[in-house]
Amino acid sequence: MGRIAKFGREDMARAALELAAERGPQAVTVAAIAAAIGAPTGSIYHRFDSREELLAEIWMDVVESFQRGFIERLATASDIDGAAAAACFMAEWVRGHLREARLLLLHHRRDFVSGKWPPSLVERAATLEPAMGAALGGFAKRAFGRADREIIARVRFALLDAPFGGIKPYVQENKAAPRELDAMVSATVRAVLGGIAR
Amino acid sequence: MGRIAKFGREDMARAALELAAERGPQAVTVAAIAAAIGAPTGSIYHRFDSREELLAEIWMDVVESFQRGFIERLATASDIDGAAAAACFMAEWVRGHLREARLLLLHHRRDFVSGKWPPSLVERAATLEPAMGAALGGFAKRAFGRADREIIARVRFALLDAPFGGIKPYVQENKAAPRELDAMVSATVRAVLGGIAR
DNA sequence: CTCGAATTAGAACATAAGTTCTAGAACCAT
DNA sequence: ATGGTTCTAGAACTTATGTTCTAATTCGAG
Repeated sequence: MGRIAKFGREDMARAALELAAERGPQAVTVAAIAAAIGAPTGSIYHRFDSREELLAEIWMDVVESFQRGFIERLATASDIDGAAAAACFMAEWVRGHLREARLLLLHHRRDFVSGKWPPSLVERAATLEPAMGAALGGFAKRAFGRADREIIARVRFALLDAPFGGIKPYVQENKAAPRELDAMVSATVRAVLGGIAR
Repeated sequence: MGRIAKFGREDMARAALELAAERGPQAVTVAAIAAAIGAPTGSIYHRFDSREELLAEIWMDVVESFQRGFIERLATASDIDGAAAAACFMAEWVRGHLREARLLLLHHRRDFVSGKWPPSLVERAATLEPAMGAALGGFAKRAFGRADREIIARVRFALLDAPFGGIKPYVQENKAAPRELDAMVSATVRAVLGGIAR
């Protein structure tokens, strides 16, 4: 029933992701997306209510993709070695998802979801922070027997923030993180989490 | 000769910095700057050739301000302890310059200088990377007797990238970095630079 | 005091980009 | 075939924003 669609949500989202990764979120105009897939601008609005919704969706997809992998890796960790492996996950993920990494590491949520969210995304977004908090807390409990604020701060620094800082310069130059970074990240994990009593 | 000016470059730059820090670069419209200081929009153009030039200038001011302090601190360092002190500089700087920090740590150069630079700024910009490279290289030479690519990578990670990663989440929430971060940053420095033979 | 220059003041203009609208085409069920 | 539906196609509309323009104002110099 109805004419067959030439342009789907996926095509548009993919084009938008490429534009955002290569030239930044402000380059993701409706006209640019349309041009990238050879569609008229109006067709975008047959698939998305607004540019906002499209951008929010690609952002959420990327965040979920990373977080799912990271949490999965962390779930099997219960000691410093496991933590080091989880800390290296970001660098590995970047090697396989450079475009997505450029969204996640080089920009803000605000650049993609700057106003009213589509309700479906509100739901997805609401689970993100709790899920990450639970994953970090669970690891802390397994590895150190407790998950107080100070331990969580250390774990977050060692497993997420410091690796992010190390990786960002490479992503910015459109390169994957080099292997030698893994050694530095692991050393950081051992130094920051090593002294914690069980 | 001529009417006395009510609005100077400084007023405009300060207003723009505040806007950028609080609501992001895209909120720094010419109209918003003018409104913030109670000036007509046209007056902005008596002081700056374009919005571009204004944004580029505040960006460059902030980068130079940070880099000057960091390099000064690093210049007195010649061992691991000095390195740890330099690594903590960013967190200290953020405590005293939260607005500036939000520009430097939360955004890209691209958001502020997205095209043709005013010639005066090209000159200032050209010295930034060399100066930072020289500072890091100088420290490496003093502390380890050499400054090859691998050492420099470690120093940059320990003194700049990892601290940046640790600080960013706090700046994002408009908070200064807590003291406990300094301990983690120092531990990172010792772990990453500690094993290097002299 | 008058003239010229720099500035305020704010309207006017130009452009870019998101969104909506109108036509027409393609498809399916009846 | 026909009608309803979903899409393409792209023009038209709207709004936001950078920039320029015109007029009035205020200052110092001669």
